Amino acid sequence: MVSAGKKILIADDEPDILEIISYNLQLHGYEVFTAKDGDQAILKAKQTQPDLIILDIMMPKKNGIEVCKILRAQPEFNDTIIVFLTALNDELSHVKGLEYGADDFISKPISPKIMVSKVNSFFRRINKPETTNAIELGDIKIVPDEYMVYFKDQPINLAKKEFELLNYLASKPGRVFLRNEILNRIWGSEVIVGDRTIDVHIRKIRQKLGIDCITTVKGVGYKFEI
Amino acid sequence: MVSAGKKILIADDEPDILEIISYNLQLHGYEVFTAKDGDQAILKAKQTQPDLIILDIMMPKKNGIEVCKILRAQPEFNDTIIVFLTALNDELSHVKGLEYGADDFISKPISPKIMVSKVNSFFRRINKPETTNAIELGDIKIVPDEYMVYFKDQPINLAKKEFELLNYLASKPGRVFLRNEILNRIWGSEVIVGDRTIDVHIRKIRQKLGIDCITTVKGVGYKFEI
DNA sequence: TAGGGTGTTAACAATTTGGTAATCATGAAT
DNA sequence: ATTCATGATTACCAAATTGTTAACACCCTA
Repeated sequence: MVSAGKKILIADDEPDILEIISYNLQLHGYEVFTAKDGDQAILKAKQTQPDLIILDIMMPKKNGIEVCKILRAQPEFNDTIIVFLTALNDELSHVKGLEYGADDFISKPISPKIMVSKVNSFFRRINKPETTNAIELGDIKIVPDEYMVYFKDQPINLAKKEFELLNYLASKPGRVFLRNEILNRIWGSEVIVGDRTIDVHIRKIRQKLGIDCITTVKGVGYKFEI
Repeated sequence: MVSAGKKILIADDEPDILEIISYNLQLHGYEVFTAKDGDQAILKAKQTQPDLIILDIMMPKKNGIEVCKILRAQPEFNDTIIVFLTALNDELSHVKGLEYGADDFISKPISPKIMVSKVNSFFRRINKPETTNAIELGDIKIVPDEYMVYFKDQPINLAKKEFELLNYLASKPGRVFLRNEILNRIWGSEVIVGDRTIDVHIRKIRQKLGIDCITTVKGVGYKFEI
């Protein structure tokens, strides 16, 4: 099994769903933890440090989106994959979820078989593009090896922090990165910088690139999109 | 012996294999270190800075793929050859291994004789392009054989360190080399030199070449481009 | 042992950068 | 319409980083 040993936390208020899913994931070599409401999800997440967290949106105590927002604000969950369980066609939840730093969605109802294959694919996705390769989206090419960005093949010179910030945002196009996440990742969790620092860097990137590829999500963070 | 003095690290949890292989490699002039699990492999790799690392895939503590992934994430192991020992026909390991930056595979069971000849061939493969091939980019020609650089066919005399530095940067045009990478490669990991040493050498190269082919990436390193 | 080439360092200059404060713009809420 | 919260913008300054120069030590070779 490719992803054996990975830890998964599932939070849902329906015991049946919890049991079926966790049983099937365990069969495939995953270590599974469960939570039946939002508060418990946060607690167990801290205790077990899972690689993947599956959150039902509708839960008692705290709903999935709140949980996600809280977890994403902490550096230790920077690289944790967070996905939401949503009712089919619940567009609103999808939008809200992405804004709060979710990596993907799984629509209910869901068969155990599909669930397992989805989970497998999450880990495959995470493992692969970790390190080196260039990101190319539309007319924009980001080449970490060269610390260089190209717009329509025109090289654009970004300073170190600017480049790192853009590269981070572009690592998951469409996904919103919370201001906290950005601070943790680009500045490090110990460093303390002022509120406006991110804005200023975003501005410099926008200015140098000349095109609008970074979208502001008010009260939340920023995302990269073409 | 072509590759005498090269350092090799072997990690395998079976003492017999470890002993037979290391004995035979030592006979052929290699300096051999061993590790019996993944954690020890990482530790010894850092201590001994081997030129070649042979990793059994199935090991306690950390398996070979994990070890490879961790080592490859560090610049000092950029140029280290990493090969896996795998069970015959273990396709999955092959695929995963290559993804994490393995250079090749050796299938078990293996005879000492074949092992030695394989190891020799690794070093032959690696040694060659370093010494023989001339790099030609635009008006600049770099000929490692002669320790000489030509600009529009005019020979330019660079000192040894200057030449090695230029040659290293030019080995991957466009790619940024971190100051640390440069130090490790040109000065070696044990040597400690001052902050300004690289700059001074860069300056001498720029001065002698007369053209601007080395770009500074502030806070990161240097890169060669035409 | 004198001299040229080489590698390193130290000191200072020049440059880039990253961060902040002050101010302005915008949109949502009252 | 006014207020409040949030982000955008701008200009400025301090710190970090690199460039430059000169001096020194070292090793060959003559």
